[in-house]
Amino acid sequence: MSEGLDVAGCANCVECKYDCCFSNRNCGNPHIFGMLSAEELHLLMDNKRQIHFRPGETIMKQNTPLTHLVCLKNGLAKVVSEGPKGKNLILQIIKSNSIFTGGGSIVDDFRHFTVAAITDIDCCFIDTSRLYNLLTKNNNFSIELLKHSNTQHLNMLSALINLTNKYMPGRVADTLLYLKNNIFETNPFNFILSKQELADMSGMTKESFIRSLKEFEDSGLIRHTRNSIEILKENELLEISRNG
Amino acid sequence: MSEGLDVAGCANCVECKYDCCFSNRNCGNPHIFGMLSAEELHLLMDNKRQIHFRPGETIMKQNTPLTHLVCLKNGLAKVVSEGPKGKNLILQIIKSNSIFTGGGSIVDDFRHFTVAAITDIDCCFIDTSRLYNLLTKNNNFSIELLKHSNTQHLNMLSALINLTNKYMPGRVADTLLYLKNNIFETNPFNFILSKQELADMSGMTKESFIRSLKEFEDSGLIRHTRNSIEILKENELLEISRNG
DNA sequence: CTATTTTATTGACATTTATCAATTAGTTTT
DNA sequence: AAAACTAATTGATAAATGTCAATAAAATAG
Repeated sequence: MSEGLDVAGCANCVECKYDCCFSNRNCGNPHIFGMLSAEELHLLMDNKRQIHFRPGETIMKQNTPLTHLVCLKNGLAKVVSEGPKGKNLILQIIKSNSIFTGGGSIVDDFRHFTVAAITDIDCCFIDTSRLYNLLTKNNNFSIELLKHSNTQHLNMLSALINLTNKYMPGRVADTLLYLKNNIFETNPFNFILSKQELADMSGMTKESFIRSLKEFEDSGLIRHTRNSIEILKENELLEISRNG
Repeated sequence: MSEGLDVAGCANCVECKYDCCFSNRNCGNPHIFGMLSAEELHLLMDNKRQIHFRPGETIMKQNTPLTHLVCLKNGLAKVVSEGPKGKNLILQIIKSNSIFTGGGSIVDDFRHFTVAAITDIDCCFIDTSRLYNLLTKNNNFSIELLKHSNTQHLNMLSALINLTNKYMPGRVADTLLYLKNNIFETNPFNFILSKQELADMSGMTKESFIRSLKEFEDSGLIRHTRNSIEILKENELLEISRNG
């Protein structure tokens, strides 16, 4: 389709050296790396490594030095804040063609959360030193990263508000709607997440999550089997989410 | 002291046209605007207005368009997320010489929280369009803003973890330590905050906050009068904060 | 295909936290 | 200084949520 359009990157070009960090550089959505020239891309990704992870494997670990950022080529990952006493909070699910660092880049260069594979994953690791180097050279790139950072910031704010201001049913509704509309984008959606993980996304114990889910099912808002949930009355779920 | 060193900004120079946005451009701490040349400063602050607010006044309101950012010259302000049903959460206290936008800059250009004056405040408003313009011109400036954004991001993360993973005593301990060590930097510290506001910082009702505070006092961890709190056993408070 | 382990579910109960109402203390107005 | 208002405190109670233990269902290993 776009063969030869840009030697540096297009997902449709099989030989593309840097494909793991692009979805559709020439084919649609803008992307942070779309700000870079072929030469700059080379500077950034020259020595990158593409790596496969199995479900459950840790991709980056909280409290380790932030030496690389990661581009997720395909698969799903979870961003987990590991609290003391084994209390985990899943902050976000990451989809294909996303960039993540583990927080703290440019600030303290430590990872502030853990990222673990949910499905099989292909991703690549890029030196942060190369990234920082590029930041000083390409202004549009810096601005895109700033936008990315601010977006993450807003997502975090919204998570904070949802988790802090809402009772359990509202939080469960949030989780279900997030999975359907932002992550899986089908209905019903099959998930590979355990009830414990769903609970960790909702800031509650698995027992509480299960009970809340059951109430939704009893009220006919959803239907759910072991690994799939169908949302039957999205408007009512939205209402529950809004009312907290 | 530093007269004439830089025509564009030094807090010690009374005539300085842009003083409201600097603490110590030539006199110490680096600062985001320290990245700018005199000319660029002019571009940014040419038409800025300095404004005074009384305690309690709203400086920027959640859900309004983000047309200006604000530099706080002196005084204290609170960053509030206004939830539905009047549930407020104070995310942060802002001190002198800080910049804030209300979230959402470059992303959706809406304010995602309200900022209100706690004390008397002098601050100035700067066009975001001018800011964006400068972003494309001065790379170091973009990078500093990126750093600023990432720092805010980490602060938000830490607030999220504290509010989500801890029981009330841990959250109250967090609030007290934050006020002593980050905001007032004295012990005992006098505060102008109502018990309702302290509760809003801790994600609980004022009654719960008061009860928790009383337990600390009964255990000899703190001493408190109407408008001041003295922390007597910081280590034990830290312990309570850590154990959640 | 059975045994073993892990995950999901349910129930009883304890703990945490919010709500509501009443009272007290402090501030401001007159 | 009394009156009127607002903020702080206390107590009783209800609601929300977590904990623990028991069981059931599913996945995995042998």
